[in-house]
Amino acid sequence: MSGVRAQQKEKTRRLLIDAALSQLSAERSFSNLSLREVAKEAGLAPTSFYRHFTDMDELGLTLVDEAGLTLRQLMRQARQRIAKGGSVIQISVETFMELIESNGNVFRLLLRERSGTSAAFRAAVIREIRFFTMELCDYLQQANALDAEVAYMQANAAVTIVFSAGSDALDIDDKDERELLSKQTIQQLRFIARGAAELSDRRKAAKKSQK
Amino acid sequence: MSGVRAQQKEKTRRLLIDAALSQLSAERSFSNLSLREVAKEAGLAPTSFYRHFTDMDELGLTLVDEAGLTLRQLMRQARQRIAKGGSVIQISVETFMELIESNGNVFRLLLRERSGTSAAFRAAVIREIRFFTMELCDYLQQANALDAEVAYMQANAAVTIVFSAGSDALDIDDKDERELLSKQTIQQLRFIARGAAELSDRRKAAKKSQK
DNA sequence: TAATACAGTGTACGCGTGTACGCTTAATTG
DNA sequence: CAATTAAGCGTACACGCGTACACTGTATTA
Repeated sequence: MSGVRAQQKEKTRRLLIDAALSQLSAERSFSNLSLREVAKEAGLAPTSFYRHFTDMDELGLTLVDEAGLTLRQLMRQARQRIAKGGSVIQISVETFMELIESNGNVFRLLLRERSGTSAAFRAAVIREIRFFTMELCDYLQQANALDAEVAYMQANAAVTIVFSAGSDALDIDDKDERELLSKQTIQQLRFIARGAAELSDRRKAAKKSQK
Repeated sequence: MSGVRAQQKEKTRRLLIDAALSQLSAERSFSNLSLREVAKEAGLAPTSFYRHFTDMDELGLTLVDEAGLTLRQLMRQARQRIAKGGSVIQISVETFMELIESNGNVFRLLLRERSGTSAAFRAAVIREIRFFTMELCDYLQQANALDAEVAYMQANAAVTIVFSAGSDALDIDDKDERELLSKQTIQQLRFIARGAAELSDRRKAAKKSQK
């Protein structure tokens, strides 16, 4: 039941996925990648593509799924590092920046398709980012004992800032400049954390005095 | 010297620009707009396009320029409203959201080309956004007497948050939901403002005690 | 072992693309 | 008024695209 055939099929499917992923770059987005190019890179005849995906769109959604997976791995890695002690914000930003350096194209895929022309893609990307945001939200709420709504707004703002910084980092070659960007990003996240903590406190005080 | 001919040429040039602009939408980005389509929409033969632009890229850069102009108009309008009194942050966000509702496609152009595949486009968009950020930075520095570096980080974070909210707003039809988004954005900007003010104060205190 | 299912191939088609080239026609120039 | 300039047009070309269709060879099934 393992199936030599099914195994082979899965293998070529991966070949297609990897081919698409490997063709992404600063000057090449998924949406201007053609079915023929991907098939060729994978070493297949164009028409063989259809044995695995009905559409380039279907392949694209698979790619977005994989990118979401990468995002979750990032989260896990950051958590592990944080457990060993140190500034939460600093470790998170540094971990994120490492991801961007090693997986630039995956990250680019998310950034581009988030504002792309396919509603399905946009929805898929937004879903992944929301998931990421929610996980951060839970963490903030627990770790800092924040008001739920405040925690959400902080998580949301933080993710926005970090993703934007990541996008900028993709266009920076100079190492010192990247470091500067990281430092600024960390500072910006601290702004947000400070403002959020304060609002949360004020809300708690208001609730108490009402009782 | 006014030139009936030159005037006519300028008119058709605008026809092309407007044609391109009018074809932009949620499901149509500039980069998947063809020269022929634009020419057709403008009521011209495909080859006539070349009398005005060497390239679709050249047209695109012109569009980005126009978008930058729109951004500057926005700034001016917000300033006027602020002068009449009210919460600076609230008025700014509301003004921005109005722009997005009336000029969604112009805004989409900026968002998309910022992470697009053409280095020239990316540079042009980043330039416009930086200009916008710097103007806000000057304002913050003056109005709130902030440390220069802190003002920059605040301006940068604020623009990031507002643009991201704008991007989200483009996908929201429901009016109540938009209002909620606006409120959250305002709150997030206040987080940042609070954090920035505090850091600026701390820096000033440090400088004084050194003297 | 014979029949079947199916991954992968090769050919062929119509379509939309960018653009080279020569033409027309009217404003500009001398 | 004659010569020139230049905006806009029409034709024509090669190209890459998605995909329909009929095929081959091999793992799976009965």
